[in-house]
Amino acid sequence: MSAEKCSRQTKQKALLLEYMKNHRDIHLKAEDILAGLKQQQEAVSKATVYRFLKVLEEEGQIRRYTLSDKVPACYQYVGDHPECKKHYHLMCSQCGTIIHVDSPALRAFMAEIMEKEGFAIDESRTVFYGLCRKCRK
Amino acid sequence: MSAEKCSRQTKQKALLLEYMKNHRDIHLKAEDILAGLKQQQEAVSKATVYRFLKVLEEEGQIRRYTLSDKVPACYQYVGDHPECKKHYHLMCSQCGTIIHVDSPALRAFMAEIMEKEGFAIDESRTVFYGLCRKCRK
DNA sequence: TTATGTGCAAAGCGTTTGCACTTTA
DNA sequence: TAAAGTGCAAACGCTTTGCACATAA
Repeated sequence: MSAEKCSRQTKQKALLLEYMKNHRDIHLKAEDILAGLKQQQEAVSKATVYRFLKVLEEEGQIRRYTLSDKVPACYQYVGDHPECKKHYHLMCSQCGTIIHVDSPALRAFMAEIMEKEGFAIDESRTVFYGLCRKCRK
Repeated sequence: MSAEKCSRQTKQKALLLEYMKNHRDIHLKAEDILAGLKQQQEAVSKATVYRFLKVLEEEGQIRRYTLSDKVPACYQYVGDHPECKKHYHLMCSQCGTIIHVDSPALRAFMAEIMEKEGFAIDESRTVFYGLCRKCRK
């Protein structure tokens, strides 16, 4: 089920996408999504959730965050917030808080990398991991 | 085997530490270390490698990088001067190539973020995703 | 001697996949 | 009806762990 072949409308896809949109303010683990759908009597199987999540990620409708390899990935709907893609994200490895940032220094770095390495950074996918003020104390 | 209880000298620990020091210029996956030691007729078991690597990481002698949860972590010896080895990673979303970078602009951004947001960026975990020169064509 | 370290194999755990069944178009 | 999607359970791959044996101090 690659993105371009994901052409048929199904109940499961609609339910999952709606669930993601309804929770766009938080990051959800696959487990949370499974449980959430089940709780509203609209269970979707684990395999389908992972498969469609992957498609949505490839399409850019949701973003997948990896806090660490010790912990499950989490997902967030960003489809209707294109402006989010113009910012970088700081994510606290400990509490999961997400902070949106941008700065001239970062733009300069992007330009520098493009010139030196020919590498085009995708800011919609890049996340700075670290510890937020609260968790550093 | 926590750091403070790792008190006895063993052949295995010496071999592993020496191996890490001898390859301090590259990122090694656990698998590489296992294979490397085995090849020089000094095999150390997988369990021991993972256990001692964890101790060394806690002690700050080596750094553990988790570039993605899809791919094994990699390790690098940084000795007593971990600051000297800091760098960021560019990873091509398409071919997986990893490029190491650092720049004053990025350092400036880090300092700015620390001041403004109180956020301490962990560069060993931060990866810039995008497309490398080759894949952009 | 005895607490600590090692090796082996099995277990963990999030995620993916094979396959038969169901559904969309 | 036939191509695409789903659900289930089993497989995956990296890493960790239980346990019996080995070894440093």
